[in-house]
Amino acid sequence: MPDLNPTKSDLLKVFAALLKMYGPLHWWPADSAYEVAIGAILTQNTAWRNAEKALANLRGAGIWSIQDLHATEQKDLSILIRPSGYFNIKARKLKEFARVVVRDYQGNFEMLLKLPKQELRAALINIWGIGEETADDIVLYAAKKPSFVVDTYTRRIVKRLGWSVDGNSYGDYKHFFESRLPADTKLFNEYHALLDRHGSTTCRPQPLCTHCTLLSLCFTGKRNILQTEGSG
DNA sequence: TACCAGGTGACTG
DNA sequence: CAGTCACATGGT
Repeated sequence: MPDLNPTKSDLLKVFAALLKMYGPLHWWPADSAYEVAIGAILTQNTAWRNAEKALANLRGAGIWSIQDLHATEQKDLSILIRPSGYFNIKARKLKEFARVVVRDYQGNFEMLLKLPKQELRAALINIWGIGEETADDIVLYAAKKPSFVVDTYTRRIVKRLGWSVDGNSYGDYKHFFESRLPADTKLFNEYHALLDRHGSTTCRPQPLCTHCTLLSLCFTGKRNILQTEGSG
């Protein structure tokens, strides 16, 4: 791989190309900040459509609010959220989330969201079952504070573009974007949504480079096309 | 049919 | 600190 050190301008070129291709996408697909949080937990390493089924099951059972989650047995929650996968683990995560919001914020999720960005992020990560990505999902899409979200797609696309990130941790990728882009909620919101769409439709594990809108900007894409054409 | 999907925590060397 | 594993359903 090359060792490209892209500038803000390069990142914005990719953003513009993706926006022209797919956007605007208006993430997060949820009716409320609270639903963003519950959905973020349920979609961990899981297709969104499966998380949606779990959300619908909770709603259909009338088990929705923090108080509802707090009052429901973990094993009963696990039955309802079964379609989201990892249902035993995720039921425990929902219980932990509800327990902390009840304990520290009087069961008022909005109160938690009002914390300053870094305090909010730290408070979320401190909850068992909420890691860096889920915390950033909630900070960005529920609290609407500029915190760049890194996921599987983000890492894959960055690597294929040939962009050189200093390190391989979640924080290294996050810093890569945040150090080059203005801390703008709308920009971070749309950028992550677009990377997600691109990763799921085009920059897949087996990439569809021939009709990729980022081809001219992508080391891997150009290399793949050359190999396909047999020009070495 | 394997593989993959909007991760996280526990455990190990 | 980096690598490995369990956790699990549903779509292609």
